[in-house]
This record gives sequence, structure tokens and C-alpha cells, in this order.
Amino acid sequence: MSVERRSWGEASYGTLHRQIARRLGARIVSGEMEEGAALPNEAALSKELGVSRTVVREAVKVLAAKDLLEVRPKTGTKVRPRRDWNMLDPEILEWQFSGPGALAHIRDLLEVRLVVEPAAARAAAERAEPGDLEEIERACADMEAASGDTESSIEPDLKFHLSVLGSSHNVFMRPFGALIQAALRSSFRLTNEDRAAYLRSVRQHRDVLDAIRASDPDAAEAAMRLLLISTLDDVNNALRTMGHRHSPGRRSKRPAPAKRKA
Amino acid sequence: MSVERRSWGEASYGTLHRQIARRLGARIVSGEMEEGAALPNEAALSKELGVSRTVVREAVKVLAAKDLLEVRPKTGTKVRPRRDWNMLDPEILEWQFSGPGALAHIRDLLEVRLVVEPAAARAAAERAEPGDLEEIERACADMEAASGDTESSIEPDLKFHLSVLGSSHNVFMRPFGALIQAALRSSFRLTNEDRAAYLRSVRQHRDVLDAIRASDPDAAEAAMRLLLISTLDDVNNALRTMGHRHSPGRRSKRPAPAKRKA
DNA sequence: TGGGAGCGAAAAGTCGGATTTATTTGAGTA
DNA sequence: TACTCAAATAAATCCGACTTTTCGCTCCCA
Repeated sequence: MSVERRSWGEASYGTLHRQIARRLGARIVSGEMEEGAALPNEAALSKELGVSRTVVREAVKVLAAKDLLEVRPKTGTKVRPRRDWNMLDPEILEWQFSGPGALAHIRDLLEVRLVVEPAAARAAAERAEPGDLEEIERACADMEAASGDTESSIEPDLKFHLSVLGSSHNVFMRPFGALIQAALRSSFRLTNEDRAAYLRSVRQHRDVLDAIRASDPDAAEAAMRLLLISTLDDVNNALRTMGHRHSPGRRSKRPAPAKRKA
Repeated sequence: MSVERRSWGEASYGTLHRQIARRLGARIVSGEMEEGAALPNEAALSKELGVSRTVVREAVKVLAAKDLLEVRPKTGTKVRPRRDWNMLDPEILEWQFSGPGALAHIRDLLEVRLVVEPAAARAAAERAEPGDLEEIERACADMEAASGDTESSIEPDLKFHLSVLGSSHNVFMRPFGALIQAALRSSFRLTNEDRAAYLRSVRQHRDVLDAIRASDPDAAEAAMRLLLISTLDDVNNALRTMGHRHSPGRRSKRPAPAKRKA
């Protein structure tokens, strides 16, 4: 139960309060602690986790800043309703898509990508600058070069979509980058695509680039939409063939009283 | 120079570390502290602000959690590039739209609303439940009841758009609520609309509701788009008539001539 | 019987200081 | 030139005392 105190590779991730924040955050996002649930008080938490009260407090501050927790004197610290979370926060997405609920919002994910990314491509076609095009071009080239396993193609693929978002020059579209990142990282587990499908995908990416470079908004939007529909089909096929062990992920009003049912 | 220690109305906003976080956050978002700029070290900051080091640390943790700051030993605390901020975070939006840069992203704002909200209306038409419809209905009714000054109509207007977003039942669309909130609160200053325009607006809102209630996705999407285009025109008119004291807000290398084709 | 004032306890908030750890920098050395 | 190591710096952690806010209850008065 003791806490690892190892070094922080490159980002500030090895600090104690970040470890604690991540641990609590993952438990909250996974639903293990449900809405309105109260955390132990600071003294109890610090003893339970084996860290000082200072560390607990800073971890809680981090989660409160993300609107995961609500904290007040006397009442203590409680989990805020999911409705108030910012589901586009990179860390929340990471906790969501690495835990058990990875597939829970797959429909929402694809739907919103299908809304935002074509629009971003359109905007990019209108406003992309030379540097932007260069960036997208490099991503495409890397995708073609990586024509091997799925995993090594994830990075350039991600880079492509992030670059298009950036090329839209719309500050409110960029936050979706975190969502796409989470999506790709989690989808690479189930997309076992053959080589033909991969080549098709690469071409579709390049179609988007060509349209953006040609400053053709309609074509860019359409190309991006085609690309996304293809991956959507891939995901659907993967989900279908991998069996129905996972529920469809459609959350109804009541959070399914499925308690201790093996 | 001393810090006010008044009570926290309802949200946890009167705590020292939140006050400090807000102050620093506003300075960062406003651009007063630019990307990469280093903050004084904790000891200096605590003396400068007249609070303990603990408070400074917790405030910094909050801003770091929002990706506004990057903090490491020895190097100190630095402002992270704007590209990495989550511009859909409620507090960042508040700092952005209450400060001097309120109009900076007005184009981005309208563009993204025009992308997301029609899609949300479409989804709502497909998936809204009775409770959702009730909520939207009440918002519409309140708008009609408030047929007076602009200010009192802001709240139900906001409620309407938030309800539609919620009715989409897509967790990744809800974060836009914060954006719409910031938009409405800041736009109420410049929309000096006459009564005729207001009545038209109310009707357009109700058109959206009707389409959603009729489970007609196409109509819902179209109605929402119409509504947004109207408010977009209103804002453009307001900006034009209020003179050109404010810069166009379009940050681009080349000064693209505003092409506005009917 | 009902409502408001006030009291007490619980929990977070704040403080200051001691100590530890990570990271950079540069001096010294092979 | 490149490599090692030590000093310096700044954050990270811990600790314990004290303050403030807030909830919930009791008690008193209308």
C-alpha cells in the first residue's frame, strides 16, 4: 500500500500529489465512486494513502480544478455530478479510456468527431498557412512510411488529425485533439485492419490534405467525412466480430442497478 | 495590496488559494504574462501576494491542472503555450471573456457554435426524452415571459441552449455549455435588439423545440442553424455600429479582406 | 407548535518552518 | 573534448498549530 516515489520521466508526473490525483481521479471517472459520494476527510485520507495531508490537499485541489470534486468546510469533499465534468480534459479522457469504461462513450465519440472534424477541415481549407500544410504533409508522409503494423501508424495518424484541427485556426476546436488522441490510443487495440484497408485509409488522409491545399472547403469537408465514416465502419465491424461481451454503451436515465451480478 | 478574506457566497470562491488562482489565471489568459514566461519562485510569490507559501502552491496546482502552468523543480513555474490550454474550461472562458480579450475569439466562437449546436439539435431530435423536452419547454416559456429587457432574457436563453446540448445525450457536446454561457454573458452587453428582433428570436427558439419534439432531425438541425445565423448577424451588426474601436480580432498573417457574399 | 438565535463540533483553510528530492549548471578532471 | 561530480536552486514533502467556515442541533420565544 506504500506509494512509489520514482522519478518523473519528462512531465511532472512522478510527484506524490499527482500520483494521488491520478489514482483518485481514475476511481472517480470509472464510477467506482459515484456522484455525490463523500471522500474521507483529509486526515483519514492522508493516513489511508500513507502521505501527508499537504499531498492529499494538493491532489484534491487538482481534481477540484477539473470539476470532479466539490470541497467545502464541514461538509467535506464530494464527487460532483458527471454532467459538470469537462469530458474534453486530457487527463479525464485518459482515465476514461484506459479504465474499464473505455468503450462506454464510443458512440458519442464517433458522432462528435463526425461533426467537428469535417468542419475543421473546411476551416483549414479556408485558412491554412504554408506551415500548416507542411505539418499535415509530413504526417501523411509518415503514415505512408509506417506502412507496417497498426501501432506505429498511430502516431502519424494522430499527428494528421491534430494538424488539421490546428490548421482551422479556431481555438475552440483544438480541445478535440485530446479526444482524438484518446480515441486513437484506445481504438488501436481493436482495429486489426488488413493491408488493403490501411492503404485505403492512407489515401483518404491524403485526399483531405489535397483538398485543404487546393483551398477547396467543400472537398475538404467531404473528404474528411469520408475518412471518418470509414474508420467508423471499421470500429463497428471490430466491435461486432469481437463478440457482444461489451454492452452497447448506451446509458439510460438510471445507471443500471447491475450490482453484484457475475 | 492586502488580500480580501470575505465569505464564499455559495461556491467555494472565497478561499485564498482560489482568489490567487483567479488572479494569476486572469493575468495569464489576458496575455499579460506571455507564453514561456516564468513566475517568481514560491517564496517570492507568497511574499509579493501577502499569503503563505501553502496558498501559493495550491493556487499554482489549480492552474497547472488546467494546463495553464508547467511546474518543475529548479526550473520553476512557467506559462505553458496557449495551444495546450483547454479553451472549453469554464474558468478559463470566464477569465477570457470578462477581461480585455473578450472579443478576441468572437469569430471562433460563432463558427464553432454553428457547427456543434445544429448537430446537438439533430441528436436531440433523435434521442430526447420526456424530461428533456420539459426542460426545453420551460426555457422557452421563460423566454416568452421575460419579454422585456435583454438581461433578464439571458438566463432562460442560456438554459435553452444548455438543455438542447444535454438532450443530445452526448457527453462530448456538453462541454460547449460553458462556451455558450460565456458567449451569452458577454454578448448581452452589445446586443441592443429591438422588440421585433426579440420576438423573432423567441419564435426561432420555439421552432427548434417543435422540431425536436416532433423527432425531426433535419428540421431541428435547420431550425437551430437559422437561429444561430440570426444571432450571428445581430452580433455582426452590433460590432459594426459600435465602431471600429476594437480590432477585428482576426489574428492572421495576411489581412484577408472580409469577404461577405450574400 | 413553529421559527429564529446561538452554540458547539467537524472539516477544510491557512500558516510557518524544517527537511527532502529533483534538476540544472558549471567547475574540475581524465 | 567529453565526462563526472558537487553546489546551488526551487519545488516537493512533512509536520503541527491555529483559524475560519459551515452544518446541525438545541433552546428559547412568539
